[in-house]
Amino acid sequence: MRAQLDFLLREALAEITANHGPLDPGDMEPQIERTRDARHGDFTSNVAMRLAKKLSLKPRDLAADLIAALPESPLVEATEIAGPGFINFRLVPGAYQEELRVILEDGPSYGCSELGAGHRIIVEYVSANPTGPLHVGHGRHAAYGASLANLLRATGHEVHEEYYVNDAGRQMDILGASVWLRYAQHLGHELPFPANCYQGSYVIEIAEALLSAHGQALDGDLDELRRVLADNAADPERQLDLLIAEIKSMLGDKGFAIVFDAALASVLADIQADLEDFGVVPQNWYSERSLVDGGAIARTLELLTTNGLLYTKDGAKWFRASEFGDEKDRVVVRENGATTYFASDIAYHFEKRERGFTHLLDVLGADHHGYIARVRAGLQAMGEPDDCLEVRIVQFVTLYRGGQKAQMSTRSGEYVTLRQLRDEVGNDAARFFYVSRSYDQHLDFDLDLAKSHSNDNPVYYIQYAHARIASMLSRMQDENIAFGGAAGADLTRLTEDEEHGLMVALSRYPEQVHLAAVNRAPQQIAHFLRDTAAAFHACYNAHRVLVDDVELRDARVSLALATQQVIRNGLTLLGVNSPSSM
RNA sequence: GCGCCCGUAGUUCAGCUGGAUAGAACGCCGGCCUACGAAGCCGGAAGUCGGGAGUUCGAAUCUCUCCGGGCGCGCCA
Repeated sequence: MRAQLDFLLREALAEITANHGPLDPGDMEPQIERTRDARHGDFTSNVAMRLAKKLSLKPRDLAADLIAALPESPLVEATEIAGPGFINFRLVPGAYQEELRVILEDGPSYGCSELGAGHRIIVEYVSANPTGPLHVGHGRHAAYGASLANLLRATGHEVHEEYYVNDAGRQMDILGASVWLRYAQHLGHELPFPANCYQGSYVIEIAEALLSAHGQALDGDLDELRRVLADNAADPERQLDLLIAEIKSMLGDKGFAIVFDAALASVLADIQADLEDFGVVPQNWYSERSLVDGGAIARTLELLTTNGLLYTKDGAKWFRASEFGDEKDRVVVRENGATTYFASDIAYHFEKRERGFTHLLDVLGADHHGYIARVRAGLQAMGEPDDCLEVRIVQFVTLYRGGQKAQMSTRSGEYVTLRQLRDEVGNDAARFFYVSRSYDQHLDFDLDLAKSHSNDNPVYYIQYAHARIASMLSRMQDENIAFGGAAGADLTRLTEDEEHGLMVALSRYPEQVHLAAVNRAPQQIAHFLRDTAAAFHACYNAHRVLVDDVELRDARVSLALATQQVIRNGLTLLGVNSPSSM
């Protein structure tokens, strides 16, 4: 609907500006918006005010010229100039009624567009280290990333969702060491369990599984290990590194790999199942280790070396990130010969480009914002355009329990898992709540409130609208009330204010999907659905649908069906169910 | 100290990339069930858009500055 008006205005603009010489392409983009006040008509444009100065005209005069140049349209009943130079459009009464037919014909695809046609976009999100179960912070990333991917798909992008599995590196070694210590304790060894090892109960469960699968095969002589623990108690992080080294030398590479792989497989399976239950299913789980094993990191470093972008200092290899806009150079190979996480990330992002994705979209946590400049620098150094990478930083979730801020540390094991949250408030409420706030806003999640007042969650309000319609339809079945179909219905019978309000709300949906995709803002869909449900409830409460007047009834049933369709489409984008009863 | 994000009703948040009188929800006050689901509807009170300056026809939105909060600034990942 807005697209049609946009087209009209472009035509008029082209005609007016034809003899004014070239303008910026941006100036040729008319801005058409919904009016906030019905007295200003249905749509409005401020284009005359924006361009008046450039064309040396008064805004109202330019507006008059534009109106005169507007092509005829069956949609527009009247245009008028208002205020300092707004062009207001009033639509014919039938415009919104016709839109109902469009909704019902398009069905699940109503609101979709081809905005992103030709774009291959890879969306990476969650990507939590597989060192423990997902917590409520990860849940926000999952809900946001999945909804964003849905929005991009709905707007015609080719979308690939991916979870980057950090299955290499120190954190994973710490998990392996933690599991082995629990395993040794199960064998009866008296051993301390350092505070900076993973404390969660899942570590013990993995150790128990290890015990039943391998018996005492992974046992060893612990004298040296006890000495390492005792001698380095003053420096816990150093103690931890030495502990890992000792366990590795005691078990050998193969033995440690058994422990490590068991821990990884168990945690990863848990994460995958958790996300799947949450309706979040990435197309690919990309292993960091595969980058190492496949030689991608080596090739990346080689290329950087060839281009003279690496140098050696203090025994480490540094990448000249500062030459590409980063604030300082970064280490890619440590003094001990190990490549850094950053080296993996350059290789990983470069590899995404090699897989043919035109646009790389990373959804990262607030603690990663310092990372954007260096990854972008890495991509540029590899010869990629700097605008191929887009990073969205999702702000933290602060969890409150009993009015107190809850801790969320994976290592300490003191955190609320996503699974616990889902059990307590349900998937639908959780998905909706997570995306109903803008991603760049801090999110306060009060667990007690979510539990005790879960019926106040707006998701129920929206689902209730859907269920009410479903209930009415089944009543029609039961009572053999016929429906002649929307195609032949006389929709001009929809004359009540509340009906008009609801039709206007529904017609906004395609614009909302478009905007939400462009702005990476699924919360706009959430708010739209809330407003639409409100318009429905108001209408349903004021006017009975199943009246004896067959024409009126068919028109109102058509409106109800269209409402149900739009709500279902919107909720689907957010990964929320549309129940027929609740 | 430097960088990124944020500051809107009592509370939690929207605000369509600069538009016309800043909107919801929760909470509070008052009404509506012998008709399609009251998980609903209708009405009311509630604001110095953190403070100040600037840009222009027009600012919650852009710029600067101050105040306040969050997160970063590793040869961790």
